[in-house]
Amino acid sequence: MQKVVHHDKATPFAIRRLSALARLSNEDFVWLEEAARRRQRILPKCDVVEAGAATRAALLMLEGWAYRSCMTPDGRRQIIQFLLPGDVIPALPEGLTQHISVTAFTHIAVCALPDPASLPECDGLMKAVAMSATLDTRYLYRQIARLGRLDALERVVDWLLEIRERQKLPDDFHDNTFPMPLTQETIADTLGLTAVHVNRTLQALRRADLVQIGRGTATLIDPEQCELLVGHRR
Amino acid sequence: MQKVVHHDKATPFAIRRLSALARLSNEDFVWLEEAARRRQRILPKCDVVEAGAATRAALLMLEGWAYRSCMTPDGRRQIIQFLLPGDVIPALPEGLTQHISVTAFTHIAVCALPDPASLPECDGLMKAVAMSATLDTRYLYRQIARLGRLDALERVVDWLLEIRERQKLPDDFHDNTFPMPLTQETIADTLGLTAVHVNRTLQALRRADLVQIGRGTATLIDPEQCELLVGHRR
DNA sequence: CGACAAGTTGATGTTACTCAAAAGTGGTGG
DNA sequence: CCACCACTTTTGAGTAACATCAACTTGTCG
Repeated sequence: MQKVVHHDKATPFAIRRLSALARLSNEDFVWLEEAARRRQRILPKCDVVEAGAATRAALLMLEGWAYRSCMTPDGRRQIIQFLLPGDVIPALPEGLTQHISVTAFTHIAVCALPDPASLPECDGLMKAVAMSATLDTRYLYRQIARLGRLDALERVVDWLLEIRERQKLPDDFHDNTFPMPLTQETIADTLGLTAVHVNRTLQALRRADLVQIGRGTATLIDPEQCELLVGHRR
Repeated sequence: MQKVVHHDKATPFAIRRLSALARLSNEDFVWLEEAARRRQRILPKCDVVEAGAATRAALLMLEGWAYRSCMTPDGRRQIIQFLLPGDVIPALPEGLTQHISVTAFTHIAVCALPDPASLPECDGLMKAVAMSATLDTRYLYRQIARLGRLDALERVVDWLLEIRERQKLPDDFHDNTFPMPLTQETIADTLGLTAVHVNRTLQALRRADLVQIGRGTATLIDPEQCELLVGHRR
């Protein structure tokens, strides 16, 4: 008889998030709990994946904030996406490595994911990883639309909505306050703006009683209004 | 004894492009040639994937130009990426469908790709499809960096370099003239600019003897100079 | 030839960038 | 506990890049 894995509040957030993407078997849970125990910690500002390096195994984000970014030769930085607990950092085949790196922003913890071929019994886990990849792609699309067609105010609001969504479990209560440990300069490099302009934009949102930001957390005071705001400039 | 598939100039460009991504077996080639014969044609401005629709099978682009795009509620359009011959349009799982669609720009031809489970003998093909997906992701990263951190001139140049690269086979001679059937408005919606500004930017590039654009083709007169230009604003 | 789409031009407006400096914040060691 | 440091946030003034609007020209195709 199989041991039933009771996955409650004690289960790491990252694992609960993964399990929302596909039906996980007990084997999957056992494997994940085990992986979580032998997790690898990485310090802020350290690279998880160095630019130009190939990586054999995919990684699962267990804790903290990391980001994928690239630099122009003259020093401009663009943050491509954030990697939050439950996100998968795909393996990179040899020969496709670019000048793009993944860096820890806070303290983070990751663990290697099994190779699909080597662990055929973890089918649910592989499904979840595949699901995570398509979800990831959707967020890349959204980031492109944000940078290409939204103005500064809309970009900040749309991005905050995404960050909130990505930190919520499907069965969570409607919580409008969520962790947001970034500096304004980091936000600027994400949204294709300058730190100064991000600052002024956040002030405008504060004055409009839409958003509260500070000391590591953000609050969407009026999420419905925020959603309406995005894409309705005219 | 297996029939040896001689893949020469007569082989469709899309198939040669796929075969550059992974070593394809004769079974793979046979399957692809067969698929190319029962290809599906789609007219310009028609949707390949409608917004909000799930698709069971991945599609392979065989001919023409298509694009993935989304609209803001007030009518701004952002083109997320172009889909060229040899590109794979991944299947979309139920429940993850967003307001994002794939539309034919020119006449295009596509064919459905086999489900990995149903065609275990086409291993090389599946590898190529996976490779195509990671390559695709790199181009999404590049598009994000382009929109977030490059100015109008750099965006146009960097984008032209990408479009040239994606239409070249690895073993092609260095050819600086390539098909580019888009209108300036379409380019604008890709690069997050207005059609007017794209027009002026193209003129600047023409005046600088860097780029020639017209009647469905583009020419990079000085590709080395173009590469140097991107990311060196300071 | 005529109609419609695409490309071009000029004038004006607005958003966001740049530069520079001040004020606030948190952490460290004496 | 305070002084100091580095980093972050905030503020102001001037500027550059790109958008907007509107007209005009060119090209394309039936």
